[in-house]
Amino acid sequence: MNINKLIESFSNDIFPLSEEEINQLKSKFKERQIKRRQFILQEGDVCKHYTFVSEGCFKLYKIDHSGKERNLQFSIENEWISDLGSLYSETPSALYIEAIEQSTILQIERKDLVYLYTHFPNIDRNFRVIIENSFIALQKRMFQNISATAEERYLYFLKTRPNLFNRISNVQIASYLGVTPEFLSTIRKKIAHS
Amino acid sequence: MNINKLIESFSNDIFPLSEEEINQLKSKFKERQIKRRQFILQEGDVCKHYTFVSEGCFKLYKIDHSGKERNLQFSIENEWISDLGSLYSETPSALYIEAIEQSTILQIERKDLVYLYTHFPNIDRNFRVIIENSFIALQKRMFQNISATAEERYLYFLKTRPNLFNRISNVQIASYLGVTPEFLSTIRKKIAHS
DNA sequence: CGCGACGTTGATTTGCCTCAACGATTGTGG
DNA sequence: CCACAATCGTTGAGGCAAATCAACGTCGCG
Repeated sequence: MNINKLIESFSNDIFPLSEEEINQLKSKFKERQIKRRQFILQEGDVCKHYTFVSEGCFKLYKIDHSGKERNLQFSIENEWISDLGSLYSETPSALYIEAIEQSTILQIERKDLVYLYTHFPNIDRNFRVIIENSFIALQKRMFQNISATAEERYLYFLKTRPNLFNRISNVQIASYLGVTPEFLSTIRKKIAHS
Repeated sequence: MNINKLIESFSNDIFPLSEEEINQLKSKFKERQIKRRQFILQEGDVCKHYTFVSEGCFKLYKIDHSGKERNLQFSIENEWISDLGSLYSETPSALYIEAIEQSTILQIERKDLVYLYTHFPNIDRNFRVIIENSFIALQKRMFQNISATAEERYLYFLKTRPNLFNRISNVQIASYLGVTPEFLSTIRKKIAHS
């Protein structure tokens, strides 16, 4: 069962879940199959779910003023993806979430999530830990972006996401790093020759 | 009392605090006066506190490989500042937190914070909301960094932190934007003449 | 099979950095 | 309280990092 992956990813040693909490999670999360190139969120729509990726890979991106996709995040199996701002404020999102591969996800609706937050402190706590870790990782990436060259950012990406670079195209990686695909190509050439 | 600012910043409409929770917060947070240029965290030290700024202004930065300070965050009154990674994992920090102005802060120690998380779900929840909002803001800033020019990033900074640009030097702002002070100067000149 | 996305290369342009210099402001110790 | 040092904001010359634009062969997919 895919839900077990979610339970396992929650059950760090610090805040183990009770039987009751596990059953609640099982009853509130719905499984969906998502095809490659299918969207689970599009600009203008309100984000309705918090999504756990049990199989596959997604990108979260925004269209910039020149019409180009800019990847803010990739999420693979056992990772989460959502537009938190849109989800909580129930306002239209500016983001897209699109499957890069055939994927299996588990989704919880806003109202069920709020119910779990309110009645099951351990679940709330586990979501706090998840977002804290996401914040820490994003802050490190931000440091790279204000201090490092594109080449250093690419090497940092390879190091921190070792299971990702061989699954997605260089076009996607370039968009994530904030460089053009052409320049990423010259970076890769330079690294290979050294 | 400065602690009331903290209580107020917690008491959003969604998860109001009980009397008991307010008293717990009052008993666990300690007030400190911090002089301009004084550090409350230095590289190599373990971050011991979660800090609420009730008066003043701090910068959180890291030294890059060329020896330059790179500002990751500013926090002014009613905002939080900490190195979450170091605080929770109890490992040495790579960051500095330094007062830009004479400041008053309220600090809670790790063990007291964990105690509050465990026994007072509403407090845990409020910290979840704080970090979620920080994550959302950081993700927006990241979008700017991978898609916009330095001039656009500067205008975005002026818009999103309107109370900040007239309190801190352009050197600090340049470090936050990821440009040199010289280039920020040419940006400012260009904006003024248009 | 044919079309579109991909990865790559090269020529040119541009955004931003480096280094050096300057007056104005701030701060600090004597 | 003054003198000196340090930091700040700015300007300019020159250089490098990365973007733009154009082109081309390859591959996967419909």
